[in-house]
Amino acid sequence: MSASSSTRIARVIRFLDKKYGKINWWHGTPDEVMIGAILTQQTRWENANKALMILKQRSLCSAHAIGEADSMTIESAIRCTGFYRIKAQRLKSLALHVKSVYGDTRIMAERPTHQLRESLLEVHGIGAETADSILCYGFHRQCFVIDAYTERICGCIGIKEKRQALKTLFEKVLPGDAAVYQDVHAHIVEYAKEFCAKKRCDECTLANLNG
DNA sequence: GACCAGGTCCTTG
DNA sequence: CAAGGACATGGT
Repeated sequence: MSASSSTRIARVIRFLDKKYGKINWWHGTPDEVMIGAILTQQTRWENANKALMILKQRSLCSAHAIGEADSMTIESAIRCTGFYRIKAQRLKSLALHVKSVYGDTRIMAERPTHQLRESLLEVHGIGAETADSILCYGFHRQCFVIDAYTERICGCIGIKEKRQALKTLFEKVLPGDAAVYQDVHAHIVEYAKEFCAKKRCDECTLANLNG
């Protein structure tokens, strides 16, 4: 007799919280998080972060600066993240969107979560995961991020649903606190990188968690 | 050299 | 709707 999906997820969350505790995983201004979220698509965070540093050094780490810079300049700064041409375009699209819809990034913070999410999804190159990362880590909203690792971890405990369904499940289980959303997702990624790397979960023991 | 990395978009069947 | 390919550098 196995427990419900919600119960199993709650157990994993508690287990990981005990294991890792509170961690300061991804912080930054909304501009930095938006840019970083695009740079880290299908890319290790270390490389995305390296590009983020270069952008900062060159005063290009803001939606406004990206909007002003030419594409070649952006491409050369973010080359180490891979997919640099398409990512430069995505950053440009984001900058244009911020400018034309909001005028300034600060105005975005005044919008309700759902509206902001729909708006971000209009940007060519921002999909569900990138939008949710921006909302969760950049704007501190109660918006849970489902990425490849989360999907993998859920598979380990026998929950094989689509990403939207997983997101709904987690948001039902989690309390109303954005900081908790951030920590839980961070815990999952850290655990998965350690025990479910290379698309394998050989050392993952999450399936055996009991009450 | 092979394989993978905190996705997204486009095209096919 | 599912599956496959493109995008590209860097680490193991």
